[in-house]
Parts: sequence; C-alpha cells; structure tokens
Amino acid sequence: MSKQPLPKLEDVARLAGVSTATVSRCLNQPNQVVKATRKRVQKAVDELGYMPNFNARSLAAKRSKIIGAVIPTMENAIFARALQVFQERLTEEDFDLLVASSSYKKEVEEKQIRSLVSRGVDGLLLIGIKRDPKIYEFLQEREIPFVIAWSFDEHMKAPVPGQLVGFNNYKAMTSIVQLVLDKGHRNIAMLAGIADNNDRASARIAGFKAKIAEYGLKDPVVIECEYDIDKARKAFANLHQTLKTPTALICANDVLAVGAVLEAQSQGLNVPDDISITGFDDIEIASIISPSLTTVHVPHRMLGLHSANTLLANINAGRIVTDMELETSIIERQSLSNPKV
Amino acid sequence: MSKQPLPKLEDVARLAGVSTATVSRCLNQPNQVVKATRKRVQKAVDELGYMPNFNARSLAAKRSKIIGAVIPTMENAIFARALQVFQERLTEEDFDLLVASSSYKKEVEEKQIRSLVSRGVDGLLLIGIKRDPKIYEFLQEREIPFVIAWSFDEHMKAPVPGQLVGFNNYKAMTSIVQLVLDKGHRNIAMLAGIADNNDRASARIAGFKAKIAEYGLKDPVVIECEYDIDKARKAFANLHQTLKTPTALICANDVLAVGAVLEAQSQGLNVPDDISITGFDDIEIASIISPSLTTVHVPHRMLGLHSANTLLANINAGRIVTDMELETSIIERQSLSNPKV
DNA sequence: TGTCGCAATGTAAGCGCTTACATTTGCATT
DNA sequence: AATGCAAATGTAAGCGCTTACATTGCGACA
Repeated sequence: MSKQPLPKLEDVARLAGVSTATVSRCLNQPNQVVKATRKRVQKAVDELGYMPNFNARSLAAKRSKIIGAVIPTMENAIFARALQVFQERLTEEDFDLLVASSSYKKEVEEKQIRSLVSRGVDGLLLIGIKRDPKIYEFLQEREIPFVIAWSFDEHMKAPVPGQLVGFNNYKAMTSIVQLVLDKGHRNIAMLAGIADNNDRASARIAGFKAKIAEYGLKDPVVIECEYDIDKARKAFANLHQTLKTPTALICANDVLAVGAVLEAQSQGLNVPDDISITGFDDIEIASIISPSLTTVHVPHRMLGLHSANTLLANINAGRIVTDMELETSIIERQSLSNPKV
Repeated sequence: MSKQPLPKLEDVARLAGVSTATVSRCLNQPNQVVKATRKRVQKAVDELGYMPNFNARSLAAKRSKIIGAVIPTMENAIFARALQVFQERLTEEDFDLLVASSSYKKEVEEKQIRSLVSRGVDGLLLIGIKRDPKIYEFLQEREIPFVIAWSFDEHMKAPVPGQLVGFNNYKAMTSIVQLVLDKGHRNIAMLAGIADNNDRASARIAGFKAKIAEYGLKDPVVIECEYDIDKARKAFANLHQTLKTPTALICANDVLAVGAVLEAQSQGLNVPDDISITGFDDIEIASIISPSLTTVHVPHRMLGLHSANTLLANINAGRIVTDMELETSIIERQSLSNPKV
C-alpha cells in the first residue's frame, strides 16, 4: 500500500463548500470567521483528517513557529535543565524547538546558527556573549530576535544587539573567593574551565584573579581543564604531585569540583581538613557527594524560563524587553572549612 | 534600516548566467554539473551571500532533513546523554533535530508526534513501545520512518511497524534481583517508577515480581514513585516508618536509589549494613554517592548512536535494518552486601 | 562529415499554504 | 424600499525552491 496523497487545504475547502482563504482563516484567525462556517470547516477537517503542512505555511507566512537553540552540550545538567524549561514554555505558545549542540566549538556553533537561520527560525537562543561580530551582524541583517543566556556584564565592550538573560559570572566568582579568603585561606589555586571562546569560563577566571590580587597574593595557580570528571581528576592529581598543594581549590564548576574531591580522597587527603574545595552551579551532584559542596547556586530553570519569555516577547510584539540579570547565591555545605594548619 | 530582500536562487542564477535548475543542482547534486559552471555558481553564491530557504526546499522536495524526537524529559541524564549522541550523529548527515519532551504524559506525547509530523520530519525517535495503536497507524499511513528506543521485547504482543533499538528491561531487572537473592536477601522490596503508560517501568516491575515469585517469596512491597530524588526520599521515609523495613531495596533507577540512600542515611541506617540498595541505569551519580551504587549499566550513548544509525539507514535507503538489542551489565559497587543478621 | 547517444543545461509546472485586494452579504438607518 | 457600511468571504498571486521533461552541445564512430 503506497502513500495516498494527504488532504490539503483545498480539499477541506471543497468539502466544506468555502474558499481556501476561509479555511486558512479558520485555522489561524478563527474569530474572523462566522461561527456557522467555522463549524462546517471543522467538520470537513475532522472528516478528512486534515493536518496543515507547516513548511508551506512557513514559506507563505514567513514565520515558522520554530525557535532554534545552540548550546554547548546537553550532557551538562545545567544546560539540559534550562533547555527543558525553555522548551516547555515555548510549547505553551505553540513553538517547537530546534536544538543544536556545538561541543564548545566556535566554528561548529557558527555553522549551526546559519543552518538554523536557513530553517527560518523565528528566534534564537544562544549561550554566552563572546562571538564573532560577523555573526551578530548576520543576525541583525535578517532581523532575527535572539537572546543570549548565561552571561551578563562581562566583556561588555560593545552593546550587543540581542537580549541578555544571565548572571554575572565574574561577580559570583569573586564572592565565593571572598568567602574562602574569609575562612582564612591564603594559598588558593583554581581549577578552571577552558577560557578560549568561552566568556563564562574566562569571567570566572578573571573574578578569581582579581580577588586574589586584591589580597596581594601573587600569581595564583590556575589550571584549565575540560568540564569532565575524569579530566578533572587527572588535573588534580597532576597539581597535587607537581606543585605545592594549596589549602583551598576553587573550581569553575561542580563537575570539576567533584573530580577534584574524588581524586583528593583517593590520594588520601581529607576534604575539607587537608584541602577545601568549592564548586559552581549547584547541580544535584553537589549536595550528594560527600562532603557536599560549598558552591555558587545558579538559577538554571529561571534562566531557561526568562530566556523563553524574553524571546517570545520580542517575537510577538517586537517589544524590546530589557536585559535581565539574575542573582546567584552561595550555598555553604561541607567542602569548605578553615584551613587546618 | 529595514530588512532588504534576501537573495534567492533566482538571483544567483541570474548573476551566474545559468538557470535556476542548474543552481539547484549545484547545491544538491554537484556531480551532475560540470566543474566550470559549478565554479561560476559558487562565485555568485559567495558574492550574494546566498543561503537557501529550507522551508521552500522542504516543500518542493518533500523532505525536510529534520528528525523529530519526543522524549520524556531532558532533565534525566540518561535521555540527555543519548540525545546528545543522537544529535551529533545526525549533524554529520546534515540533519537537524526537533525535540519535544512529553513529561511522561501520554496526551502530550501524541500531540507532539502529530506536530512533528506536520513539520514534515523525515524520521522520528520515540522512547518506549507502549503507545496508542492509532499513533502507529498514523505514522504508517504517512510512511514516516521511526525508531523506538529504550525498550526491547516487552509487551511485544503485536509487531511494531518501527525499528527497535533497546534493551530488555525485564531481563535486566531479573538479573539484578537474582544477584540480590544470591547475596542471601529474602526480604526485598522495590521502589519503582510510575508504571502507567511507561513500558520500561512496568517491565522492570514485572521482572522484579517474577524473580521474587520464582523464589516463592510472597507479595513483595512495590512502591511506585516519580523519578525525583526528593519524592524518593519521602517514599523511602514512608516505607521505613509504616512497614517492616526490608533488608534489600531494589530501585527502578539510580535517581530513586540515590533518594533512598540519602533518606536511609538520614534516618540513621547504614547502607549496606542495615539495608542494601540497588539502582538501575548507571548514571554518573551512581559512582559518586557514598556508598557507590550497585546497579545495572545501560549503554546510553550506544542507544543514541544506534538509534541515529538505524533511523538514517531507513531514511536514506529505505533499507530495513533489523531491530537491535543492546546488552546491559551489572556493576557491583558498595551499596549491596550480604544481609547482616 | 554526418549521425547517434549521452551528458549538461534549460523550461516551467507545481509543492501547500497565506494574504492583499476585490467582492458579496447582512443589517441598521432613513 | 433604498442606502451605506462593516463584516464575511472569495480570488488569485505569490512564497523560494525542486524536478520531470525538453532541449542543446559535444565527442565517438562509421
């Protein structure tokens, strides 16, 4: 049995005894059609099992009801969570979500943005500000609304032509470093993310360095490492055996912190007695590992929700919504203590 | 500055001095065009910054290069991970991914499937077999290739008109229950997922009950609970105070197991001395919690990868790929021991 | 040199919708 | 009953591509 042609708008129109325009209106602006005809059309739709062809609709109407998202990876819970909420909100407004993940690779991201634009997305979710200006020009030329999530305020040399929904990575990092300093630590190192092409990672490093400098502590050790537990373990092992181990290790996110904790423990160190370790993000794992992590809480779901709202507002009304800065907070748990001399 | 009309195929054709058909061929079947013209066209494309309109292409060509996926949620690492791999593989073949999450809700899932089909997806990824037969009919009528991931072999009353890429949830569960029995436990309870409309969850329950029955142990306690740490904690607390606490608790997944472990510990129980607890999935958290979880390892990335390959094979060549059953294994860690009398 | 056959290119008809504009309808007003 | 006007509906021109089919070009061969 081969595929019989699917019913189209025209078939519905014929069966209902109206024009295609009327059927189209029934589907898109029902209130412009008188109730009686609307019913007749509905009946024809049901009878035929008609479903609109969204590609044709997008082509004719020049809007797709699709939002694109380019994120570094879905494997990190922070993005997965935000994306989940983002998608749920979009669904409420009948938008669908086209996702692409760039694996933190600049060229991949650029290619994906272009591809999504070719698909005719009505809006775009991007992570982080730092990006080839050409991309922004490109987006602006085509007048594609987009929101930049996760970063706020860093590298803000030029105003960006998109909406910002994020938090201040720099400031958040300085505050947790401050806490570590307050506990009395003076020998502090950092296990950071890869700063290249990643403004969140570099802002966190900058925040760390600034606060350290403020206390007159020189040349802190900063090791860059991919966001992966095993790589973090290796990085920690390396730090531990080649350098003088610090009394406190600031990690750029919880994944790194977990790796550091596990490796420290397997090297016979007690956390936090021998070494304090802090995280960043406050993902589930932070409260489950023992000792639980003192970390920076980031409102991931809020990021997803507000990103969606901001984008929708821009798309629907051309309303320009102002940028939105979300607050982070510090969650004190067990992995940070005073330095035990 | 308002949006100037974007260059279209026709503009490229004019500039290159060829017909639109030739330009189209350059883009889609370059080898059908002689090198000289191909170059000329390429030049025109670059000069104009031309990008194809995928909606028009999809409409005309009747294929969209979009794959749809409907998963329960992105927040569970198991789906996020599989989806990530799935997407990476698709990207290699120039497909994009339209995702929807159903929050384990049947009606939501159905609506999303229909929506994706309206979008003209070339193929579909679905989780689990159990589904209203109407959906399968619908998919078959439209000849949409789809793969069903995660389940294999359960409820296989009728052959399903899609490809299966999964593992045997029932069998995997019986094998871990067997292990628990082998350790000497005879007072065993289960913390299960919500079985309604979820064949993985019900197959795991069935596997548990079957093995328990095989040993002549009567009426085991089975508590259904959403996949959420806090809800699992509450469920465990409830079990602990209202019923005779078993010596071993089988959990339907790691999230539940983590909740159970945490709650057991906060109630002053030692795991595994006072109570053994097992998981299912082997997500990261399983090896990080203390005690680390004895659990069933599920090859999530393989699921994602093979799902993608199977789907692609079906789309590209109409090749019918045979169903694929992946193997699970048991990872023994610390949360399971002999019952201490 | 003429002919045949195939490879390269062109022509033009849609793909299934939306929407500007034109027309008709129904109803209040006089 | 005639008039005017707004609301409801119809007409038809695209939206930007792909592709079946028609045409052209070109080298091989006799």
